[in-house]
Formats: sequence, structure tokens, C-alpha cells
Amino acid sequence: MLRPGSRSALEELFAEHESAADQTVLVAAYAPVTQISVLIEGYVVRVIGQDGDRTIVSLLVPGDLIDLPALGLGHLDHDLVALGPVTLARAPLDRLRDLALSNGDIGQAVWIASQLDGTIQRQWTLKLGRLKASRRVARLLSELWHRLDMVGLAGPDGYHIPMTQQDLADICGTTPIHMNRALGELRRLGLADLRRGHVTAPDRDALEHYGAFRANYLKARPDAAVGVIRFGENHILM
Amino acid sequence: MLRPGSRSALEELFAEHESAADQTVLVAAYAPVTQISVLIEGYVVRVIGQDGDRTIVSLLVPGDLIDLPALGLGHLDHDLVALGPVTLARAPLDRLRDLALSNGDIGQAVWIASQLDGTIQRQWTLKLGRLKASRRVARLLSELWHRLDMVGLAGPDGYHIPMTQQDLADICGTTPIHMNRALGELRRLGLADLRRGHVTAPDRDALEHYGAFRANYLKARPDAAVGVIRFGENHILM
DNA sequence: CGATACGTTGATCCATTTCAAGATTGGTGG
DNA sequence: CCACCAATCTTGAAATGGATCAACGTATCG
Repeated sequence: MLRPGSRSALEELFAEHESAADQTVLVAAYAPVTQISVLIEGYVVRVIGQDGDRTIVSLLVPGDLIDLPALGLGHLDHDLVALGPVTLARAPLDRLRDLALSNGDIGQAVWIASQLDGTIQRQWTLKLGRLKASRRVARLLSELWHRLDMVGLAGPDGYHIPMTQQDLADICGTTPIHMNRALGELRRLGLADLRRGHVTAPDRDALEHYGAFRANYLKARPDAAVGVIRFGENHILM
Repeated sequence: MLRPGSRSALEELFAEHESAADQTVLVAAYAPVTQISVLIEGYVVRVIGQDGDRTIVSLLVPGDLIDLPALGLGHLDHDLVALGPVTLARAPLDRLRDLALSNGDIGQAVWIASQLDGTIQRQWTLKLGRLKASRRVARLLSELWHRLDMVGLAGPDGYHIPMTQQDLADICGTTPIHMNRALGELRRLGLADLRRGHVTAPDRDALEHYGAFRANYLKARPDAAVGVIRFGENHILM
């Protein structure tokens, strides 16, 4: 758990807010990174490749430190692109690094954030390696539902996220045409309905089961340092 | 670059050595992790799922900190399994964490190691999402070649690593039967030959091109803290 | 009211899985 | 040293998943 002093230090460090429009490239691949951002509102994707053959390798939700992979390396191996309009809170990379290295529980919190990201990435690798398209989407939707739950952005019957079928295809490694049919199958099976970014599912367990999803990988040990930071209206897990 | 004092502190911390046989489960998924290990000799894979539907989500080579993802979380979301006989150097998790938090350049080195891992993981996600089987193997072999080069374990014409076709299939998300045909295609194209763990490729550039592999993601910024630690005969990048 | 992006559907071809069987290799005990 | 066993590798044929090409519906927003 973050100590109150650490929490306020972080809130102060991330005081500067910023907005960006849909499709903005927030950080370009291999460009020097000097600021670390917390995603406050909206969604961001990690993208590798150009329009013709772009792949979305991660999806970030409010509360995520989006350019954390650059903390040690100084750059990202991918573009960060806004999925819909976004709001960020920025902090100088140097100052966050110093804070993480000098303050035990902040260092711990940043480690946990980084490694939960790694866990999710491995599960994406799993998803692509093992499942067919309709099960990949089911799994993705299940994972997102849990992650959004953690920051209070999901309802009991579903949630909203501005993804097109093209985006889903880029995430699940299929063509948009096939993604369309995969979504059709989920509807036909009564597992999930996704229209213009609105995800609804009558039976969450059935959806998770179809996507071979188990939520356990999204949780740190109970004794791990995790706290809640407040940014204006929003409170963010960290 | 690691300062000499930091280097000797690490060498002392990882003084305890240990060996394990092929297929040993070194660390089980979701079990508490109290020690962090550097892989000295041999290879280790991160495995999710049982024998029937197991997936290899990462492959670790000498020099890698194999249970680093547990540094913050306290456990791993996957099993660590020896691929062939291995030698490890172990350190208590607490002491490494304290060292990383109190000593700037060690903290930096551990961050870099962790984030290079993350980069590789994203590129695996990419590999599975975009490429067909024969190109996936080509890419995997290219990546491994570079990683082994970094620790002096690859030759000019190839390298050795004890992977069966079943292992390759588990890595590339195919059936072993199809993996066999994919390897056959690489041979037929004159790009790579893999027999009993011996990888040879006459034209490295051609192999990398076929696998759409660019080595840039494997490198940290030049100013990043990277050093070499010596463990008996072996010297390890860090 | 028309652009324009997004979603839907059909037909054909290629990649991959699945089921089934056989060949090669490395090691082990007699 | 040979015979045998078990694991690994190889090959074939049929069925499914997914890509590709092409066309058409349907929002949504100036």
C-alpha cells in the first residue's frame, strides 16, 4: 500500500495534464522518451507497423503508465496511438526514476505496474498461439472487462470502448472481414454483442469460459504495494 | 555501465550456484517466489498450460534473470521449465530488490533487463499475429541468433539449442506436424537447417528478411547502464 | 443529402489442423 | 555389438479456419 506521503508526491509529480485527439501518435517508436504518462481518460494502443500491416500489441486503459517500457531503455519499440480522445498526466522521466529509486513503496508500485503489463503481454502471446479468432475476441473482451472493473469503468452487463472491427482484427491477428464473422459467431452463440464500441454480454462466465480466460493473472499478491491516486475526478490504481 | 563496486556486489549476491536436469520445473506458476536466478548455462522456457495444450510464451538464454517478473508481484503467471540441463545462480529476492532500490546503476540495470524482456515479448505477440508458420520460425531463429551473439554463444554460421520440433511448435503456436513442414520449407528455400538442435543458415540476412526481423528492438540506448558480470567461466551481460 | 468510414455477405484459395501411419534416431540392456 | 525401445521426425489425405477479392448495406456527420 502506498504511504500518504508517496501518494501526494506522485499526485504532485503528475500534475501536468494534457489532451489528444483520436489517432494521435503520442510517442513514436524509437524516439527519445523524456516524459512518463499516466492515462487518465480514454484508451491507447501500442502499435507496430504501418497502416498496411499494423499490429496492435497492447491495449492500455485508464490508470496505466503508458510509456513505462521506456523508463530503462529511453525509447519504445512501438508507437503509442490514441484510440479515441485521451487525457494524460505527464511527469518528467528523470524525476519519476529518481522517485522510484529513492522511495521504496513508489519503486515497488512502479515495478508492479510494469510487471502486470508483462503478465498481460504474455497472456496475449498465449491468446494468439492457442485460440481461434472467435475465442481470441472472447478472451480479449473478458480481459478488458476485468481491467476496466478495477478502475470502475465497467458495468454489470458490459462496458464501452471505442474499438472498430479493424482495431479488433489488429489486436487478434486476423483480417477485419474474418473478425466480422468471429463477432457474428459470438452473437449467434449468445456470448457477446459488440456494436459501435458497446460491449454487452448476458453471461459473463460463459464468455470467459469460451475464451479460456481465468482472471488470476491480473492480480498481484495481496501484500503487494498497491494504492489509489486521485487525479481530479478520476482515481487510478497504482 | 555498471560501476566496479556494483558489479562485485552482484557477483557476491549471486554466489550460490545450482544445477537442474532437463524438464525440471524450476518455479511453478503462482507459487511464492523468494529467490531470483540468473541463467548461467542452458535454456529455460516460460510455459503456460499442461502437456496437452501447453504454450511456450518466452525463451530465456544465459544471462537472463529468469524470475524477474516476480520481483514486484511475488509470483509468476507461468511455469519456468528447463530446456535441457541448466545451471543457475540464485540470490534472495529481498536482497536483490533492496540493492536495486538503493544502488542507482543496479536498479537501472535491472530495469533494462526487465524491459528488454518486455520488448521481446511484444515482438513475440507480433510474430504470432502477423506471420505464417515458416516465417515465425525464421523470425524466432533470427532473434535467438542475436541474443546468443550478445553472450558469445553463437558462431558465424549458426548455433546450438536443444529444442525439439514439439518445442518449436509450442513457441510458434502450431502443431508439431505443421512445424515439421515449416522447417522443411526453410530447408527447401535454403534459408535455415535445424537438426537435433543445431541451427545453421548460409545467409543470415536472407533468413532475417524472410522472418521480417529487424534487430533494432534488442538494443537499449547507448547511454544505458549495461555491464558484464563474470560467473566463473561465464560472463553475462547485465 | 451526399461523402466517407464502418459493417456485412458470398465465393474461392491458401494455411493449418486433424487423424493415421511409417521412418529415423539415440540410448539401453543383453 | 546388436536388438530393441522410446522419442522424435516425416509423410499423406481429408476437413476446418482464415485470407483474399469483390460487392453491397448502413451509420454518421458535415
